[in-house]
Formats: sequence, structure tokens, C-alpha cells
Amino acid sequence: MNKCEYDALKIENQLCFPLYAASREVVKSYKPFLDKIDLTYTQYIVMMVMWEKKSLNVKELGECLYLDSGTLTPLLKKLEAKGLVARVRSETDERNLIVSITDIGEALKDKAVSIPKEMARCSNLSVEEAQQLYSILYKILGK
Amino acid sequence: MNKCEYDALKIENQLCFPLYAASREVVKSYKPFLDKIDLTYTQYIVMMVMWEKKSLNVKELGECLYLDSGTLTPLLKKLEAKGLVARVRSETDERNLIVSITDIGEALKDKAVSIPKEMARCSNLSVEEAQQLYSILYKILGK
DNA sequence: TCTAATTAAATTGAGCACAATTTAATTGTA
DNA sequence: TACAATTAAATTGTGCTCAATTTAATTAGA
Repeated sequence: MNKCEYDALKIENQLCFPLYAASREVVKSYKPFLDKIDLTYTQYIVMMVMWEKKSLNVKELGECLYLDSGTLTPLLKKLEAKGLVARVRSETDERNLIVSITDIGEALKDKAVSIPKEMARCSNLSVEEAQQLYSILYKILGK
Repeated sequence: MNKCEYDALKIENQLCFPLYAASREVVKSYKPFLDKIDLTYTQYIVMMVMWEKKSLNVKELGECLYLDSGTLTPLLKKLEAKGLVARVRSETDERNLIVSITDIGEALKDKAVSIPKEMARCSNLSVEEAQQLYSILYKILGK
């Protein structure tokens, strides 16, 4: 086998690399569908949380998505500019910025609802593999 | 169960989201180790290919890493500025830019070789889970 | 009640990603 | 051989990510 001390540094022996590459490839594969509703992938997952939660602050949104205010602040301003969300300071604690779904944001849900099914059709994974992947990824995420 | 027609849009029902989030979390966990050798994660995986291949052009490097010249060109210029790689046009086909490892780049390998082991120690996955994840991710990547 | 510590967003700056376009070199074909 | 098509990098512009810092509001402790 002649396993070299440097084999640990080969790209084919990394788990992080296919994770990083597959993530980017999957996100990329969403683009044609997301283009139709004028969202980037990150904007799309923010909207998913908004469709479900209706209203929450930036910190809570960040906890849902593993993103911080450095990423979310400019992104939320763009979503606000599109009329999809509203950004208002909390009256009880001015430090908190409350993000809320608008009617326009709610309406976008109907145009987005077909995307998960269309994406699933593109997947080459079996149901079992998808379930295994899902649980392993959430284990990595510590959940 | 009252499964709603919009359940497909819930973040918890996505496979793409934990993939995207876990990838970022894992890349982030490399930072303390990569800081010691002054590489970013992307620079690190480029160096992994260089340590293995010694010399290849930008297109080949991009195929290894699923990255294009838009990402690689500025990154390779930074690695060149650090003295880790050399960038030279092919004499037989001037369109090709050949990237080669330098002695300094080779020397960095010794400082990097402990990283995979240290990262593996941080992982909370079993050997079986890691193997499953690996093969599913490469299936997504079409390999 | 001051004031120090904490907290939440925002800001700043560096570094990717990637689509789209441009530039330059090479190849294939009439 | 001309020259259109193709190919490889580089460039441009937009949009994340994220660490570190700043700003402003709130909370907790002496």
C-alpha cells in the first residue's frame, strides 16, 4: 500500500473538501430556479425563515441560519428594498431590529413553493442516502 | 399530521441548508489551524493540490477544486506573492498558465501535515458516518 | 444612582464565488 | 492560407462570509 506520511494532506482523503464543493454545487444548481423569483440562495433561505416565523430579530434569524449581522444586515436591506420584509427597531429594546414579512413577501411564497420539488427531481440521491446525509449534517451542526 | 402544502419550504425540510451551513461551519473550524500557516481555506485546498501534483495549469486546478479562473487567478497571485507557487505561461500553448510548487511551498507541507489529524480530532462523527458522508458527497459531485 | 459590563446591529475590510465579458492564442475548415 | 470557432485566463461587477471593531442601548453591580 506504501501509505505515505503526507497522504493525510491529499485532497481525496479530505472530508471537508467534498463538503465544501458539494455545498457550492448544490447552491449553484438552485440559481436557475431562484433567478425566476429574483432571489440569491442566501436571500432564499432567509425568506424561508420569514415565511415560517413571520417576525423575528436579526440575532434569532442569524441563529437559525448560522449567519451573523455582517452578512444579514446588508442582505436584509436588499430584501427590504424589494419590499419583501420590513425592518423596524423594537420599541421595548432599541438594540433589537425586528424583521417582519410583508404582504409582498408572503405572496412570493406561492411562486417559491414549487422550487423544492423541482430541486428534488434534480437530485441523484436515494431516499435513504438523503436521510443519512441529513442526519449526519445536523450532527456536524451539533443538533 | 396536518401536513401543509408549504411544508416543503420549511428550512428544516431542506437538504441543501444543512449542507450549506455545515460546509461553512467546518471551513470556519479550520481557521485557527490555518492561521498558523497564514493560509485561507481556499488557499489551503489549492496548496493540497499543488503538494500532490507539483505542476498543472489553471484549468486543471479548477477541475480538481470546482473553481474557475475568476476565483483562482487572484488567489494564485496571492500564493505567488507569498512565494508558495510560481506562475508561468506554457511555452507550447501561451493560453495556458502553468502553476508550479516552489521550494517554499514544498516546505510549508511539513507545517501543514498535522492539520488533518488535528481536525479529525475535532470531528464528532463516527468512522461509519464519515465514510457514508464521504461517499454521498462524492455522489452529489457526480463522482 | 452611577458606571462598568454586556448585548445587538451596524460597519469595515479582506477574501472568496461566480456569472458574464474580454483578451489573446490556437485550432479547424473552407 | 484566411478566418471563423474554440479555448484558456484574466477582468469586471455583484453578493456573500466572516473577523474585528464601533456604536448605541440595556443591564447589573458597587
